[in-house]
Amino acid sequence: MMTGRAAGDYTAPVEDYLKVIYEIERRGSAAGTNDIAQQLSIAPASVSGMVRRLADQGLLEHERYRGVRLTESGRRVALRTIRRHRVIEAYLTHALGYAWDRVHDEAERLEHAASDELIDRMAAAIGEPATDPHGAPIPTRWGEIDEGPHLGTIAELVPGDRCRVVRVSDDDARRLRYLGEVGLIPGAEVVLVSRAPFGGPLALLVDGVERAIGPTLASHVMIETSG
Amino acid sequence: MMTGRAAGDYTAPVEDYLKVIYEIERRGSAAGTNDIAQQLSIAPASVSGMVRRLADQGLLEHERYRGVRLTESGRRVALRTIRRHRVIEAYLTHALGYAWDRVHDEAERLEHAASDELIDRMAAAIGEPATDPHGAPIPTRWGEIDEGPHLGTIAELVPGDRCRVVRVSDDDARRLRYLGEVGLIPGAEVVLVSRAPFGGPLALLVDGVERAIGPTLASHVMIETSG
DNA sequence: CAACATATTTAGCCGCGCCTAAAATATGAA
DNA sequence: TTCATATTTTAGGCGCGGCTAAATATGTTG
Repeated sequence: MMTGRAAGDYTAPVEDYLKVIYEIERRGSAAGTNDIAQQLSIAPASVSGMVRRLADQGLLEHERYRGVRLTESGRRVALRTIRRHRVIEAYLTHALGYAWDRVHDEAERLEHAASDELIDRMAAAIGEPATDPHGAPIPTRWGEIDEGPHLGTIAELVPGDRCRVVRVSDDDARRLRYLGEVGLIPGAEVVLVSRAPFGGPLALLVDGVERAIGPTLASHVMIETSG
Repeated sequence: MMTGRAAGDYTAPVEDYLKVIYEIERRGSAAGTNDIAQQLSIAPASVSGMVRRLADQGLLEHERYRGVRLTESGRRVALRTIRRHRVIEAYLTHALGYAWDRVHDEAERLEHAASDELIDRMAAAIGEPATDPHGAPIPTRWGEIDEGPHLGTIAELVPGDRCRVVRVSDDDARRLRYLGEVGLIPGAEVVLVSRAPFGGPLALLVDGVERAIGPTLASHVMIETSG
């Protein structure tokens, strides 16, 4: 019967810790107990205990009161989990007709249960995409990832700027849903028409269609400027 | 982040207990602590504790020292888990090219993580099959299952009998692999040519090809007699 | 009916991953 | 430099789902 996880695997909580630590490190900041706790929606005190276990397993290094850093081994596990997550997201949208705002939660559970073989078969079945539906790069099966250059967001444009949406934050289904409704999906062409003062709305042309969005939302849409 | 299980769900161990209890009951026998423990590869003492928790949750009834019986509620959960398992198995073979002896372990893990929506989409994508790759019936999304009449096995045939393979045991990958090699898959036409005495081999015609198998293997191939 | 074999349960334990409350440490401002 | 505040860790606890060893119930058999 064997209810275990995929071969050679870590527990789901362990994979989740490593994933969020990887993301925090990627943002530049050192991963502190508090950040980790917040990302995982658990109490900071709980993180201390787990961090110790992860350090014991050689997945990260921990300097008391100073934070945490992934080891090479921890990074590998994190990237494998991220690959699983993103391949699953891509597969669900391309092969099974999922809306892009419904894939995150499903992937969040499946990423801990899928074998490497399944992930590779899924990726092959949809043509080995380079990114997930939100534009996030998919690590290769060898743990390489092309994080690309640091991306700006629509919030940082000045009127007249033209750009292309590369990626959007995927951590809020309602936001994703709305972004989809206004056409702000990876690949969309955007021109900032004007920006109202005092945190007011931004007027955009999204693939030629006029739209107005708030600055917070705009900061979740990552772009590359296109001429 | 939320590493939980699918919405409104039970833990993976709980689903596994209910599944094996369902199967034991289906075989006719009352589900005793020992049977359950053996099916789950855990110590009998561990079963006692879990059985109490399951009874507290109203998933089964427990008569001390006498065994266990699923309640209607427990049966529903068991059948939903079995549906998940079998739909996943069918999907992996039909949509992703899995060999039929590799799907069981994968399904064993995914069945606890997949949402109802995913299962239904998978089933739809492959045309709502009635059985899994091993011939086991797939419960409907409403918890109905057609267990069909009690099936005989090749082991019970007498020379000259002709039959069709309906279903094979799926709990041993090596056995499955071998059954596939000799063509004993659901749908195959089989004639028992002769049977050696003292537990010796059975000579078969499998879709016209001569084969010899042992009686134990034969007892894992379920059939319906066809004229 | 007594004695034994077998099945089941209880008792007591452990690790995981979470919790709250309290103590320790670091940091920035007065 | 010292103190207030924020962060982190420790202490102690809990439920789950396993374990082993020991006790107890069942039922079979001489």
